[in-house]
Amino acid sequence: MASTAQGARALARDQITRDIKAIGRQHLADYGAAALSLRAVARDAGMVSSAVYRYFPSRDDLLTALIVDAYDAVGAVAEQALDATRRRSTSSRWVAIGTDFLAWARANQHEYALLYGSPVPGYAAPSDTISPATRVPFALLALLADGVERGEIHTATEIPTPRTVHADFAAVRSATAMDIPDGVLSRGLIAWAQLLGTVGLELFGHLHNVIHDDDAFFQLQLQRMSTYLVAGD
Amino acid sequence: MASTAQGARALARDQITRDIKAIGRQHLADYGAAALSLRAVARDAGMVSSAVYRYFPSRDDLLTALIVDAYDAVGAVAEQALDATRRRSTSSRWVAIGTDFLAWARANQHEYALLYGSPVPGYAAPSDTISPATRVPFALLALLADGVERGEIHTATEIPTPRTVHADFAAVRSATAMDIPDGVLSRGLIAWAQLLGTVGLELFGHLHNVIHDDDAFFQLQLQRMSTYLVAGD
DNA sequence: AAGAATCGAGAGCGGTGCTCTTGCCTTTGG
DNA sequence: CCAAAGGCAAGAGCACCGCTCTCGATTCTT
Repeated sequence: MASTAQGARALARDQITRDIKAIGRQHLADYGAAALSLRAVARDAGMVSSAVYRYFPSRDDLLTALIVDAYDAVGAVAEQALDATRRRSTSSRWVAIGTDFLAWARANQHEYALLYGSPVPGYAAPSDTISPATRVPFALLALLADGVERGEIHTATEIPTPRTVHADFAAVRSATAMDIPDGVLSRGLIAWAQLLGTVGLELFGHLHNVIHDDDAFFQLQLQRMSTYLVAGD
Repeated sequence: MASTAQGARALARDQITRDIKAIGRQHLADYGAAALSLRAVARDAGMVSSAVYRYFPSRDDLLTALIVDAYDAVGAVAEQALDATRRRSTSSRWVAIGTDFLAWARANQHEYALLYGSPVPGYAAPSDTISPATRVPFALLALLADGVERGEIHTATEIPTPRTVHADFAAVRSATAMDIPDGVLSRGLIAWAQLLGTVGLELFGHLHNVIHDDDAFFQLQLQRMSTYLVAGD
């Protein structure tokens, strides 16, 4: 009847898997990735630690599942911001996406640190994570492509793109089917890096005792960056 | 006789403290911060774990000492690059500092992640770390001040600085005794965030399978950023 | 030289990830 | 419809972790 019309056993398995992930997400939000303990999650789930291994082969697998969910969550935020600002200028859309991105990062600090901070040592991102990880960059690329098509983004540039980098940029164009010139891609990656850098600076406390009005500062920097993004060079 | 002319006991203590730190630094470089184990360090140092606690009250205290050293090391790199490029243009000095910064980050990935990636959960940076942590930003500020004084950095800007941010920028000016206008400080923080963001993107693997010639890409982005930094808006 | 402070070693506590075995119970196949 | 097969929770156990405490031995101080 339901889409996943399996036996009662399979349904219970799905439910318990969801429960474990939910508790894990809570622990992640509360204590951070390094403190994510399978035993503690098991205790909160009311089962013994070895039972959890029936659902997640290792602690890292649970962590991976949470990472995938987090990438999807922040990706949805970016896509939603992109959609909701269809009729606005490219630069103001960039500011909107950046603002929502920061808001998500603030509300989910440990998740943000897990996605964009230093990777957990000894932990190699499995291939399951790469697809959801591209959602935010993909939304930004879509914004750039749209801005170019609308003629809102200056495409001329005086700074030449090295041959090897041009090849990589060309690969991005063909992989995404978006016609974004080298210079715009370069500026877009600058703006993306600046966004990650600024969010990191604030979240990780490097602006403590330096910047006090975080919101005003972030808006200023975002506005500046969006101007650079569309006006170029 | 020597500057630290203490008893044999104190000398031995200093030596052992240095040994522990050296082994800890090696473990940090090899396995990362999360895997830094006092017991493993003790084994490598040829003593029992409890003995290490005579020198470092906790694992986090050892980590803090390593963090301070790392901040000093990368700070020295930035200052050295600043010194060595005295006669070059401001924009090319920025590129030089950024290049050396990346080189240090590549050669000391785990240390870099510790300093500029996500902070270790449950670990609050003690006040000992804030002074060495400012060496790199301070070097960048010195570059900006020098560039302004030389007239190489455009100081005009069309983007207004919010009142609260202006106050913070004024505090930076008085604290550093450097006369850097709001617009230049704002652009400088953009460039600093962009640098951290780009280094993070490369080091943490987010450009994997996207950018293949990391060096060319980084140079391109640095050059672009330095142009923006001096030319403004 | 006597007392005080420091040190290395060892045992021990509670925590971690993970494995293996043991029964129970659901699901499946004849 | 009943028996074999497989998934399941539980418990014990291993090796590791941070950290504490005690106990002698050594060194420094007075």
